Amino acid sequence: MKYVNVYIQNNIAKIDRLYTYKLPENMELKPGMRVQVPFGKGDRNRVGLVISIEEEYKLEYDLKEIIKVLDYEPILSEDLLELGFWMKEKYLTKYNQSFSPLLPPGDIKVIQKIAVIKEEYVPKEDEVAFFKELEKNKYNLSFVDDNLQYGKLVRDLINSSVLSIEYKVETQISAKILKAVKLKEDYLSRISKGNLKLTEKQLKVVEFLQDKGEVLRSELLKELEISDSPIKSLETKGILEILDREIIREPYEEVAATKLNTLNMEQIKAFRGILNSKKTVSLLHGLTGSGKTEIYLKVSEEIIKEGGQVIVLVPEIGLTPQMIERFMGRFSGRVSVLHSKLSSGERYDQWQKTKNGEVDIVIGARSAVFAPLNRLKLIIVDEEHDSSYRFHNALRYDTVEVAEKRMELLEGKLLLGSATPDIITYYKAEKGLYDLFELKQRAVVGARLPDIKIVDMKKELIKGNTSIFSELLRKHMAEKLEKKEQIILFLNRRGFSNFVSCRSCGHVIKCDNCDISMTYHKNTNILRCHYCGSTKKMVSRCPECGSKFIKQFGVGTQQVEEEVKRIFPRAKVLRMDRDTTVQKNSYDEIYNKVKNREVDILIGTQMLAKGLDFENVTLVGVIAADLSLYISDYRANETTFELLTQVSGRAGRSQKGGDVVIQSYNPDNYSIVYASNTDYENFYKRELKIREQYNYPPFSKLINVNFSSEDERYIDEVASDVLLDIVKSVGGYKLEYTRIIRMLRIKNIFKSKFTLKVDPDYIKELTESIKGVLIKNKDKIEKYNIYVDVEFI
DNA sequence: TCTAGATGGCAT
DNA sequence: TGCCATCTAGAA
Repeated sequence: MKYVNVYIQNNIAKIDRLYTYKLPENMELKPGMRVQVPFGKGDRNRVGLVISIEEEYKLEYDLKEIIKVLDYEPILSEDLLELGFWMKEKYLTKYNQSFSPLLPPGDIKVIQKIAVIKEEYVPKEDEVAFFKELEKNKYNLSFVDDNLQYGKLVRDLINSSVLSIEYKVETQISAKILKAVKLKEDYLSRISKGNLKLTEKQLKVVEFLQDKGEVLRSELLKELEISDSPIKSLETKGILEILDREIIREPYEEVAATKLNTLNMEQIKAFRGILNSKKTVSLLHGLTGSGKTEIYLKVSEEIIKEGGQVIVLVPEIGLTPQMIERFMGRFSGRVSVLHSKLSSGERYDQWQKTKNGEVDIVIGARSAVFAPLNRLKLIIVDEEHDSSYRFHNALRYDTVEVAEKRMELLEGKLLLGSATPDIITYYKAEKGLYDLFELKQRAVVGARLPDIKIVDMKKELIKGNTSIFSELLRKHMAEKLEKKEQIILFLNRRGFSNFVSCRSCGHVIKCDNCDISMTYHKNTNILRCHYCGSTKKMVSRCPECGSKFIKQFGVGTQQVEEEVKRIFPRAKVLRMDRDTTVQKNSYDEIYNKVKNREVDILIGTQMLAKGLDFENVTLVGVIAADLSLYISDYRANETTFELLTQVSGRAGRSQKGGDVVIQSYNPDNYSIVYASNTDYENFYKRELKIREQYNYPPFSKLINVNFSSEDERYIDEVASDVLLDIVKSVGGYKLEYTRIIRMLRIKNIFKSKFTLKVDPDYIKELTESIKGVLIKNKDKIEKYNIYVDVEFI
């Protein structure tokens, strides 16, 4: 007798584990196949994924049997299964968190029971109603479940072999549904008959709809800058109706073939080096515009020639159209693009195509690292420093680490590319763990580096200029508008939090222990460090210079937009941020508008920093370079350097050259200065020293242990028990830890956390300890309904 | 999360 | 005693 361990997809912490079933003697099964199993008290049918098959079963438990095998071939290859286990161990996640991303898109647990009727069967008189119903439901038997009479009839029909049941596993393809708004046909008569008085806003809505007919609700809200309530009240008055509209997403179009570019000497050296490297990981460090993409293409070509397959990861697929175009052009017909705007159905098709070996290259965002390619030999991670690859709330793994592991398992190569590599990555390359290749020339002959100037905003304030634009930036803007050249204004609000800064001297209130800016909590009027939990009273005067112009900082893109419109009323302005690009194709629209010069000034956040190449953009203005300096994160300087470098790269993509104006209250900050000189090496050296001084990564590894619950009472008690146990269980190595920090309550969920800091060489041991301690405290955690998660940051 | 089965109140 | 609403533990 054999025993099968099965993973059943769900996101309920309480039942997140593997389940063991007996394997019937005559059943053939391999790990990675899906099976149908009885589950729960009612033995409901569920789909499970076979994780492993064992010869013995030791525990006393009355095991159930597997009902049916659903696949002929494993849908998950061995390396992916192993990767799943590896992630689970490394990141201490739930099964669901480490196995779900591996599975085909859609919901594997939905099983349809389809009736198959013997062809020649003629229904008896009392069965006619049932057969009609059956036809109406397209032979799907789900309607029988709540009808006792039919249940008996179905059993009888099965016994007399008239009816047999076919189980169909369907990936749940949920169409994208958005709300649309439309005037009711008789709205005019309703208004006149009911003698209704409409408010100003309601009137605006009616007029808009008279003009446009049917409009998406989100569009209406945005266009008229109103809230939902006028629409709601119009609906209750019976003047308009709100409808569900299905949005159909278009898959990626084919593009024209791109021609081969010849490589310069530097590129050839890197290309050969990467191919011949004996190490799993190569880091390609090259300026923006130094031709990294060309090397990606060449290396991919070689790998494919040898019968391999390639995955290309990009930070956000919608933002890198040029990269995709070039791959599609070069490897026409053999590329699958996992676009974030694909519908689930299209996504599923792409998955199938990949699994069937119909493509050589998969391009996609982070989750494409699990693409089911059978001959995978190369993974390319473009802009490897990008934070979307790294461990965070929604992503319980580090994409680069996973890619490295997968390439180790398959004996392939991982190629990391960036103009501003992650400090940790560069450190590893420097230590010789990765091979390093540098590109220092620009690939396009004649393209000049932009002229970058830093403006001290404190001096502007002394001069009496309280506007958000410095004189220099305003002057440049006027010039470029005159010349009909285009301008990008950038506001790096990434990770924006409420830090407190002095407008006179630029001083920012930082934590005494952590060198990290403190967060202002408005309701309690205190400053708190989100790293160690220590607090300070909010100040009314700057502790540095005594000025009373000290307050929490915050400028929004909307504010910038208003100011631009005020100063340059005739300029055509477009704003691009999360709010304006949620709509389908809105990114492409903005892209095309800028490309066709329908826009003079483009205002936006970090989305602008990535991959936008426009010849006619000759001025980039950074409104407040400081904003990203004070996010409560040890990476603040790194993030600032990255953003400034990337956004500066948007100016002067052609022979026209360009200007960059960086406004800052801290013009001497090293990340700003080095970014303005495009000097990665020196930035790296300086940053590394500081990291060493404060023992931040790469010299340590940080782990957050989070406790959340709807019930406030026991969280801190349990958290401190766990912390104490972890500290007790540590042997032979040094562990730093913070106190227990109470976080802001979000959606009525209370959350507390503590942070552990450990030598990276002992991360495995510490992970094991945490795992052990969590198992030890399991009863307590479950009793008080506390959810624990571990973040490796 | 889902639901079989236990529990207990209440009408008959 | 039967019936239903509500609660609760367990999922292999």
